[in-house]
Amino acid sequence: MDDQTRMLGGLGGLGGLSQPDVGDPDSVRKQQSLGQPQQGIGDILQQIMAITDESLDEAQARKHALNCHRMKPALFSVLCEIKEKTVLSIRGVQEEDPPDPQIMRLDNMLLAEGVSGPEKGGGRAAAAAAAAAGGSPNDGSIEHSDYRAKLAQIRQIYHAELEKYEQACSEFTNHVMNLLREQSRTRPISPKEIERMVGIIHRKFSSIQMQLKQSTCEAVMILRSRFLDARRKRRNFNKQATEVLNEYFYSHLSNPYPSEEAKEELAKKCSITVSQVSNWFGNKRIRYKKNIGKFQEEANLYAVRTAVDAASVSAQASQANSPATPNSGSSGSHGLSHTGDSYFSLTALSGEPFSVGPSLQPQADTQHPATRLMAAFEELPGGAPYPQPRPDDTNPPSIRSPAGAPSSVHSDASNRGSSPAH
DNA sequence: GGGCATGATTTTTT
DNA sequence: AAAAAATCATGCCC
Repeated sequence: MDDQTRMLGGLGGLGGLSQPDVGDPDSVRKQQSLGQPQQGIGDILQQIMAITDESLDEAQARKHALNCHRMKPALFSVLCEIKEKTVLSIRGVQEEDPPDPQIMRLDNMLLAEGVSGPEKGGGRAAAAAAAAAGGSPNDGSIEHSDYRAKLAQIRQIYHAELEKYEQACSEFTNHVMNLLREQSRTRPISPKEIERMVGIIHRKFSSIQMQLKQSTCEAVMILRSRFLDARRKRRNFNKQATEVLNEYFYSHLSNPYPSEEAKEELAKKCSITVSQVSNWFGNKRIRYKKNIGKFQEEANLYAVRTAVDAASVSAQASQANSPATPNSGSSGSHGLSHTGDSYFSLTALSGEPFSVGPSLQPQADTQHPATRLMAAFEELPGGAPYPQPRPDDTNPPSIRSPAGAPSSVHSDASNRGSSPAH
């Protein structure tokens, strides 16, 4: 130790690292006397440089030799001093890196998707997140099993990769730390230094991790767009479902607005969701209205069907119909409900080019029930452009009667008498 | 592959 | 908020 401090003082002038002691009368003498040590340090440095060119055994031997070199403590001190200065500058450069916003975003998304985060709750979190984010009304969990499976696959790959990276990272870190510790015998390496190195390594690895996260996110997005975007996987409803819906539609042509309960029942019957029922009715109404002619055949078909149905029902049940419970009996057996075609006839009247109704009117008696319906607008008061039920609507009761209350969906017959007509 | 049918979504209207 | 209207995207038939 004493030896070292002496050396340090003596080596101060090496490489001009300390203040030049020009005015010092002793300096010349010092320099002269230190000529020898300077040479020695140069030797050591050269030997260190040369180590890399040698074989492992040789290097080990040389390293050992160097460690035992009498000038080694001096070199160590010099290196310490240099370090002292450079470390300061490094410390200045080194700033606290704030949590990368991008990686935070990725993390959040992976967490929301259930890819990262808690083990088993992940699945439910994913489903919830998907439902919330997708906003898609079709939560047919049947279809989601495939999605879940794929998501689980992604999750598995993600975790496997993550683990691999983490393992590699810690392995590499250990390796570097060992190396540095080993080297700290020949050159000064403070614990801080090692810490810094570890930090650098971790940052490098985390950038790889970010790539992994990014590509995982991408995979999830693709998966989701493929599986959860309802438009992509649009399937036509099965025949039975379409029939049930059409049956309801044409038997409620006067007011094709199923109540919430009716929708639920239809949904159950067709094994689709309520919003799908709503969609269907929305589409049907608009498309029917746009081109009644095109739907004539279909309308006749279903009208006949319900008529026959009703006839048999009334025959069997001896006209004991209870219109008060529409939903329970919404299976399409609610009589000839085609009495008041207020909705389409009126809207058709109010400006659409097609006018199926009037032309058919004269032959109403010989037409199919549904065709006859088309002419019903003649019997209605010509006012209300939007006859469908509105809570705040204060229209004449004659118009809104068929739909005034949700339960009156099937009570179409009630507005028969209310039309002043001819 | 074109064209229509159809379910879903988005925008506008009420 | 709910329905209408417009639009999109896919399914399906020829």
